[in-house]
Amino acid sequence: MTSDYKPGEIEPKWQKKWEEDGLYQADVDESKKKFYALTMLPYPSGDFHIGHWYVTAPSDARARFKRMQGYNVMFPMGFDAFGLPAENAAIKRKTHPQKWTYGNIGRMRSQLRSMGTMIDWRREAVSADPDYYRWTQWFFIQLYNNDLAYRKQSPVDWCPQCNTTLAREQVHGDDRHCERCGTQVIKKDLEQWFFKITNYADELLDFSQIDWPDRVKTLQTNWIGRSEGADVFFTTEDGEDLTVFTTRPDTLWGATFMVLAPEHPLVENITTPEQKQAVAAYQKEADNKTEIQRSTVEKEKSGVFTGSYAINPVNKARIPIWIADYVMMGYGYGAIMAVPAHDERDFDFARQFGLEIIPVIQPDGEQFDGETMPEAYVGPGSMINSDQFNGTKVTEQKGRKNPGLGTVIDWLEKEGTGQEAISYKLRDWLISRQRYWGAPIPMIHCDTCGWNTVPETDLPVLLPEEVEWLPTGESPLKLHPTWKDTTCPSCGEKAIRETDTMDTFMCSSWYHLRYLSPNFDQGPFDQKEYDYWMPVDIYTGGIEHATMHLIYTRFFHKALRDMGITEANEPMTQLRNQGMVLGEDGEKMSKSRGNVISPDDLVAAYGADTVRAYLMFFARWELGGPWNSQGITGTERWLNRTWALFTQPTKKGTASKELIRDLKREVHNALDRITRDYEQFEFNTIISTLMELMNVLYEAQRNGAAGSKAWTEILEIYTLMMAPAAPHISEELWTNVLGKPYSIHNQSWPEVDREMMKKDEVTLIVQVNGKLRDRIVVPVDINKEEAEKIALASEGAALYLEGKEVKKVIVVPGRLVNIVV
RNA sequence: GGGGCGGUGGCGGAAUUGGCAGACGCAGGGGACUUAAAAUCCCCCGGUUCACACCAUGUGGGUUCAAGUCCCACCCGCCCCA
Repeated sequence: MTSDYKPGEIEPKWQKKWEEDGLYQADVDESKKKFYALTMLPYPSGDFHIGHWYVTAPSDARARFKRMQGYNVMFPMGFDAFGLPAENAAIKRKTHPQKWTYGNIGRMRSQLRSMGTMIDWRREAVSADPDYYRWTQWFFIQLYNNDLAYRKQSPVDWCPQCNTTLAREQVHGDDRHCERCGTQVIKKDLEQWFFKITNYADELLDFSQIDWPDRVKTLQTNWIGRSEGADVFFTTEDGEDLTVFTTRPDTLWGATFMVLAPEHPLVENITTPEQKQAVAAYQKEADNKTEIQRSTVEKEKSGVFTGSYAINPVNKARIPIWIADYVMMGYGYGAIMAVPAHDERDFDFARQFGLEIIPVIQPDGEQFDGETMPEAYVGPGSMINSDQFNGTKVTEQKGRKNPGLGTVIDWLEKEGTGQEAISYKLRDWLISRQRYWGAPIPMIHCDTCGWNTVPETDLPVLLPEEVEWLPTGESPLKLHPTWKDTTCPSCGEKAIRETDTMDTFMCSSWYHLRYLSPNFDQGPFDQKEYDYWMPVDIYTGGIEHATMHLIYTRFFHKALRDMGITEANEPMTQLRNQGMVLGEDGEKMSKSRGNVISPDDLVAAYGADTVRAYLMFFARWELGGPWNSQGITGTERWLNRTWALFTQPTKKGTASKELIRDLKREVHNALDRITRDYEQFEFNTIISTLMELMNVLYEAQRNGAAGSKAWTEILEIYTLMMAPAAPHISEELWTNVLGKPYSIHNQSWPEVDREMMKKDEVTLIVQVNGKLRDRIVVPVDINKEEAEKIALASEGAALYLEGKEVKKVIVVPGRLVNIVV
């Protein structure tokens, strides 16, 4: 039989058959080990782009590999369907976000099918379906009832022209203007809903139960930003309490001024009449800056004196209180004690405004002078200018373990002027969005009863479909004439619904649980499915979610555990991140740059197997890199050659025993490598190993290896090895060319035969002073003495040994001999 | 601003973790087949050199019999978050 390789014919054929046969349906089966392979669900913002393929295709290949290893593998897919882009598209195209979103989902489903994935479509979940967000709302209620959801004032970006709140991505430029009208955005305080993720800060720092990349663990650790130190109780001259957090209580004697965040509530009270104007002007200026702009270390410091003074509790020093935008309200208490001698930013500030600098830590052999120090000293040393603590050693250790800090904290606690404290950068999760296209927050407000949850029997709180799309940016839920009117579940009087919707990260915090039983209506998931499938065994997706989604979902899972809804401490035991596919110009792909690669075009031109294999081959998966459209011809040729090798008529050859033995060794070596590479997510070398083996097979065929029984066995193993990467061609070759029973995807992964891998002979490397001088083929089990003898006698080495004294000979068994002269 | 990742031929990348640097592929060169082209097949392909050989893994040091790999300092590029 001979014909050309026609992926356009075989791929749809097998996709259809696999789906009809339910080949990849994964059901609870206690007799088999389970494997839950999860890939981050896509946002349906349009068509599937090459980046989606880059995470999905190799993840699918690995899930298939695990399946062949005998695991009961679940590989589900769904869509993160709520969110702002749909709302923007709705305004722009004068359509409904639902229509736009579900249209995109329909196209993306067929694209995923064209890839030949082993997705079990019965398990699909779409976060914008009422059956889904019913349970998102249910989770909100559980969090609220367990005191993990609360309401407080928080600033939002507000466009005074459009009279609406803006999402972060709608604020543009350094001057922070509204994307719609260009007006400068201001901050406005609104009552909003929060989740108490900070309750879990310490537990989230513990990664001991999960195999996640160090990068992600570091990013999360820094995001949580745990600092050990002390709260110190200052007072103003007028007797107002003013507590600050500091990581350096040992430097309290060097505090020469205080700085409050411009928005600190105390500022109004303490500002003296003559400073009022300057302070108000400064506050307004600070309002227009982002936190990044404010926290930049190198920029010129700005600030204004309030006119008031504070009393340092340790030495009763009277120190001026300033406001400056480098102090943020959200961190600590929004107030700091400034120790210019030992803090970089305080130092810059003091120099700029001529404030006093008193060194209180000094390393041996140094003599600091506040007038002349060129920069802040942040290293270890001994305390000076600090009354009874002079001479106490301060190391670089954090927290109480540092002898200097420990001693001072003990004393503060005894005096009642301070106490040990831990501060976090992590803030509670703001989940309110003043938007339409999200899950409505299931809360009702009544003037007499206050806030009440929507009764569970009334869930889901459906989004009204008839809404007006005014290009104001204001939420149509607010503008809807009747939707928000309801009755109080507690007293039955007239009440108002919450018109905010939930952050979409709330929807994606639990989608892996909805996949377990997407049609279950007695709860968010079926306990039987949970007990079998959870936790997720491998989670793949982009590094950009390291601190948002991946922290939220861990928090969410721990909160569910504490509410008795789930058991596990962590939702996903293993995480791996892929890199990014860049355009051919090395830039990020974007429509405006015109460097976008369409996977559909590639599939039409080369077939899905070639595209899948090339995505695995062209770069290191965790790094990604620029696309090269010429390179794909390499994988195309590989599959063509594979097809030809299997289908071209060959004469039965007369192969030597050695040739067959060598071939078997090559096959088992490749199998060993590919098995290891799949385990380690090294997809590029899986394909290169298969290519290498293909070249070996061609050469062996020329040398007469074809036609024998051993040859057929070798082809079978080869086909099995390429099945996860190129599922369609493998199925065709297995079923219709080799005539083996359908389906290759129900076969077991071949066993590595270590005996087969063994060699009789190896090439011994002979070096003189580390330089290669000869290669000699020797028996594999040659002993040290023998190897040394052969090396010393070798022709190549002889030239360099003449007249030299051999000082030392190093023998690495089976590898090399290095002669030192 | 903070954090992270990386730097190996013209290009993407290998190198079983300290032991033959450049596997596999792209591009390029040569040849076979063909009226011709495409496809396919075979050979060559880091630099200097006729060659022997020497030099080469961002730069400079160090450790070692042996360094792309380990240590120190520096330079450059990219990415992420806010």
